[in-house]
Order: sequence, then C-alpha cells, then structure tokens
Amino acid sequence: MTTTSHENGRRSGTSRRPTQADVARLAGVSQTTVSLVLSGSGAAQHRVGETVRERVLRAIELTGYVANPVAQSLAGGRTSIIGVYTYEPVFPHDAGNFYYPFLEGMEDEAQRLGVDLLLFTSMAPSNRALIGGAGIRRLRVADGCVLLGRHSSPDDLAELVRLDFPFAFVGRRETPAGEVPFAGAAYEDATASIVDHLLELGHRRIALVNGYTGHESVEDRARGYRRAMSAAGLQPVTFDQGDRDAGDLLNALTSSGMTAAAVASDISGALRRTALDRGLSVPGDLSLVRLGDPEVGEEADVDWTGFLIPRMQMGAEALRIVAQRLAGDEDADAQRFISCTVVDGTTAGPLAPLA
Amino acid sequence: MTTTSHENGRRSGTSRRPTQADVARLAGVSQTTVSLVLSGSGAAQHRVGETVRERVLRAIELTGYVANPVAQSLAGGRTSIIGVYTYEPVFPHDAGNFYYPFLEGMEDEAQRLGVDLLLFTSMAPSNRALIGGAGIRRLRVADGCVLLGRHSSPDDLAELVRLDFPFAFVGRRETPAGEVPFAGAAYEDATASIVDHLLELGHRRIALVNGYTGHESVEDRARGYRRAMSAAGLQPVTFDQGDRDAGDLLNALTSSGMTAAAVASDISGALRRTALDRGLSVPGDLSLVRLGDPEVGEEADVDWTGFLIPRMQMGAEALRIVAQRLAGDEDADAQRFISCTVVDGTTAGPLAPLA
DNA sequence: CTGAAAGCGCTTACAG
DNA sequence: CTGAAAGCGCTTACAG
Repeated sequence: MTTTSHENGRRSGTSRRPTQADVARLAGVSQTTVSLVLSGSGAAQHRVGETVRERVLRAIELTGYVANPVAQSLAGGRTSIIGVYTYEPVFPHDAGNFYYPFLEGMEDEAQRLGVDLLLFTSMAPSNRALIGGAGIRRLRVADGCVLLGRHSSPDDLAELVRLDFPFAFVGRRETPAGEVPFAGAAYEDATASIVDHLLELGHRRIALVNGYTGHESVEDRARGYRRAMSAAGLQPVTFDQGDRDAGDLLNALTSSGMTAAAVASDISGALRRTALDRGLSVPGDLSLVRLGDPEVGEEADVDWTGFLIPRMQMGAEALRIVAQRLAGDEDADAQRFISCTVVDGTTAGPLAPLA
Repeated sequence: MTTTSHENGRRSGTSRRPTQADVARLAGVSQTTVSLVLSGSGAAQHRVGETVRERVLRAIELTGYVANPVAQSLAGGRTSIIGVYTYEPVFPHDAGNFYYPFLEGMEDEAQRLGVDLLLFTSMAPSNRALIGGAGIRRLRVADGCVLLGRHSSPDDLAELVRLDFPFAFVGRRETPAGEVPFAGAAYEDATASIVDHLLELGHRRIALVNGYTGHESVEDRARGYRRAMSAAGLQPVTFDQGDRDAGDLLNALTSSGMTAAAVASDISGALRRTALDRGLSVPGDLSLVRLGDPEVGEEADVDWTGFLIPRMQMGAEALRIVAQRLAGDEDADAQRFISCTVVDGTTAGPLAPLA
C-alpha cells in the first residue's frame, strides 16, 4: 500500500523524534548540557545553573523531547529493562498458571520501579540452560534479570554469580560458586509452625512426607520439621515419595503408627484421597497438613490446614533485589525470606483418644 | 561484600563480553566484515568470500561472541525484541487471567520466531495512553509491538498508524487515520452462525442483547446477528444493556415475546440466573446463546451454547503480523480474522410448541 | 570481495 | 558552571 519506511530499519523523514541535539539547538546550549540537566538532579553532579536549566527545560517542553532508551543504554546508562527468565514456559498450558502470581507481583513492582519487563521467550524450551548458548549474553539486553523455574540450572546460577550479573532468583537457590541472590519463601519457619500446630493438637507421631527431593525448598521444609520435632523432644520420621505412590506412602504412615503427617503439596491431594478411599477419616484417624499451595486439578473444596506460598511477594521482592543492586545498594540483603501464610483448615484435628 | 562492577553501569575488567572488534582482531579482518558475515546471509548482500567467512565464523565460535542488541538497535538494526503493550495490567488480580491465553499464544509464537517479548510495565495504569508521554518513544526499544486491551486509545492507534510503526492490535480496531493492523476474532461470522443455529431450532423471535457498546467487537457481533436475521427475512430486535440490569433485560425480552436471545457474555450469566430465579426454563421457555467466553466468576458447570474467542491464536497471529511487516512482506494481509469455535451446549433448544 | 568512515543518540571523563 | 570530544557496539552507504 503506502510506502513504508520501517523496512530500511530507520525511520526517515516526516516525524523524526527530537534528540538532545534538537533541544540544545533550541535552548542555545550544548548537547552535553541537555544531558546534564536530564541526568543531573540526583547525585552531586555538575549542577547546571538555574537560568540555563530553566531554558533547557522549556526547550524540552517545546520539542516534546523524550530520551531514547536504547541510546542511553549503549552509552552506559540504564535500559530500565529488567529481564525475566524462566526455566519453563512462562505461560504453560497445563500447569495451571503456576507462574501467574509471581508475574503479578513483578508487574506491580515493575510499575512502581518504572522498569519494563523483558520475557526471554526466544530460547527453545528443550534447552533452557543459559550457559553455552547465546543465553547469558542475551540477558545483557536488560539491566538485570529475575530468574525463576523449578528446573533451574546450578551451572547457570554459578556463572551468573561469577559474572557478578545483577540478578535474583525467585525461590532459594544455592551454588558453591557463591551467594545466589534470591527472594524465597520461609519454608523452614512455616513448616516448623505448622508442625507446632500439630503438636498443640496433641500429636506425637508426626511424619514428614516429601515430594520429589533434592530441591532447596524440600530441604527447607525438612529442616523446619526436624527443628519443631527436636524442640518437642520427638524423633523425626521422614518418608520420601521416590517412586512410591500414595497407597505405598499411606501404608508406610499407618504401619508405623503415625497420627499426623506434614505432606508436600504435590502428593497431599492423592494421599488424602487414598486415605478416604480406604475408609480412614481425615482428620479423625489421620491429621494431614499441606506444605504449600494446592496443585493443579486438586479438589478445590477441600479446606486444607497448611501454609500458602507468598508468590506475589516473592516476585515483587526479587525485582526489588535486582533494583537495589542496580542502585548500588551494597547493604541491602541479597537473600530474603518471605513469610508464608498459615491456614487453619479442617484436615488437621486433635489427636483422637485411644479407643 | 565483594567489589561489584555493575555499579558504574558498565561491566569492567574480568569478563568483558567480546565485541565484533574482538572477533575481527582474532580473524584478522575488519570489524565491518564481521558485521557483514553476521547480517549477510539473507539478502543480496556483499557476500563475503567463503574463506574469510569461515575464518570469521571460527573466531565467533572461539570468542563466544553474541551481538549486543542495544547497539544493533541504535545502529538501525534489529533487536529481536517485540513489545507487548496492554491498556490494563497484564496480570490482573481480579479479571481472571483475561490476558493469559493471548500471552500463551504469543509466547509460543515468539519462540518460533526467535524473538523476546518486552512487557511495557513501566507506565502507570492510571494513564495508559501512549501519546503525549514517553510512551510511543519507549516502544521503539522493540522492533515492533503488539497492543491489546479493552480500553485502547484511538488516538494512540492513529499516531502509530501515522508513524508507520510496525504494530498489530489483538482484536479489531478502527481509526480514521488509516488501516490498523490487527488479529481479530471473526465475531460477525460466529454470531451469524450461532443465530442460524437458533433459526434451525425453529426460533423466529430472536433478540440480540448487547453488553457495553461502542466497541468494535460489539458492532461485529451486531452485524452478524443482523445478517443472519435478514437472510431469514426476520426483523432484528436489539437490546442494549446500558444501565439496565438483568431483570430489566429479561422483562424486555419476555414482554416482546422473544423465544431466544443471543447474549453478550458479560451479561449472559446474570440473565440466565435471573430467568431461572423467575421460574423460567432455559432453554424450555427461553433459549440463550452466549457470544463469547465465560466471564470471571461465572458458574463453571453451565454448558453454554455459543462460541469461544480464539485467544491463543489471536495472540500468535498478532505477533506474526508484526514479524511479517518487519520482514518487509507487503503482500501479507495486515487485518486478519480468526474463526471462533462454536459450541453446541444445552442453553439453546428447539422452539417449544405453543401450549 | 573487503575496509575505512560516518553515524545512531546518548553518557561521562576531561578541559576550560 | 558549561562545552568539545571520545566512546558505547553496532549498521550501512561509500570507496577501493
């Protein structure tokens, strides 16, 4: 149709956006001065004289000048872009919007911070590791980056730490390479307090049932469980899901005489279901507390006792960590735990008196 | 703790990323040649000689060079970033993930196209209009942009069209300024075919109930409705929600002797509920078809007859439009309609014989 | 086929 | 307090 100008990659003619040079010309000052006026105000800068400053400001007004973020970035300034890298698709079709609350928190915080969020959607999901590919370099488009995902790569994190790249993980992560900045859920405390709750209800034989292991968040829960049990002078009993199904796990619980269990959320639904199917009462015969949010497809009407993962706050906090690193705030703690909300539902009850 | 290098805004020392100059040095060629090798392959370019090309490629391999997108962008090249601008928060807390399917489609397509998605989250939601602010300028960080949102600004679209900026709207939009590129749902056809369905069921007195009006998508549905009615030689009867509640609308329908209604999805739930509350049978006394997806909080167990909005495909297609414009494909249609899936549920039935 | 040069719009030492 | 200059890492005419 009409002749387009975007083909040659540069917008020509008609409506070129004003630059600092245009503003400078109009104000009768140098381009440098315009730049100084714009960036100045904060630090102990050059401090352009009031008269000149006013003049520049007026010229900016008249021309409608707005800084070109790309040029700012190249010149060593900031892009005002913070990247978001996920180890799984951000918008999964089947995982029930797992990331949604994280992103919700990030969007909110991004607006507050005045940054845009760059979703790294170009890398193939089959190989989400950053190192070895164009990945890590690509992150540099942004000032910093928030990473998240259940299947993160320890090597990536190690490399990011080594490069001193301004990033933060959503969820606690460890690497021998050094401190990984993160905004994690306070699983240890949450688990300890929910186990305390079981103790208060009179339970003594309380087991921990782990889901898939080897993950920091699983370790954190286990630590909280052991802490609460030790404090009560009780012996911790842990069952790992491994390749056992809910039936096997239930057998293990009953045959060892457990009256309550703190259960990973990825198995809690099936465990409760199985218990009911076998004619057990929950919490009558067995009290169950869930260590996390409901899983996808889980019965929505069950009023679980347990805790909730503060996903929104984790997303927002991770962004804040990155922003503070970018602001040069060295004192800010780069590893932060956010409290989980404990919910007193109906799946845990007082220890039934021996019949 | 350790001395950080990101404070000064430029990464110094230790691990500076290789640039084209570094590659050139290693390959013993000019920086220009490196650039040519990288960009070349496509068009009828300079075509660097095979030997030199090989040498450069090897040097790229050795250095691990990856182009700096910011520099590319400033120099008039491509960023491989496509922006996403929404007129409401992308991740709303209460609107039931309205945008989710759009984003899902976009993410998928972005991966296919090899582009990253930049969410413009920095602008305040109180003033989501692009023009007049730093908005439009900011969009330029990306190669192009997909816009979406129910409350889009016609002025923004006009300006974008005027600037010949490579963009596409998710949903049909109009402006006197020219053709707005879009990926829209084929509401007209979908509505016509669902009204045809009612006609086949024997209905003759079929009304259209609009939700909030003045929107392109409402006009499209109305056009489809009128088309189907005209083709059947029937008189169209339209009710606008305006400030009437579901009770008022139901009164209007019954007092005018309607046996069926094609209803905007934002009122369909309340209308059905009200009908049932008044002892009417749906579809026994009144057949209802829904013109769109379920609203937030709507009863999930109702099996609506109606059509579904192809959100995922719309998101993907909008991205494709932008990509094709960027590729210089002038023949590609910039205004595309995507078919809606028609669902044969249980809220519409045959016209009851007169008692 | 290859390279030297200009320029994209900024920021930041470095001089006055 | 203000400006001339260099440079960020690229792309793209323009010469050889």
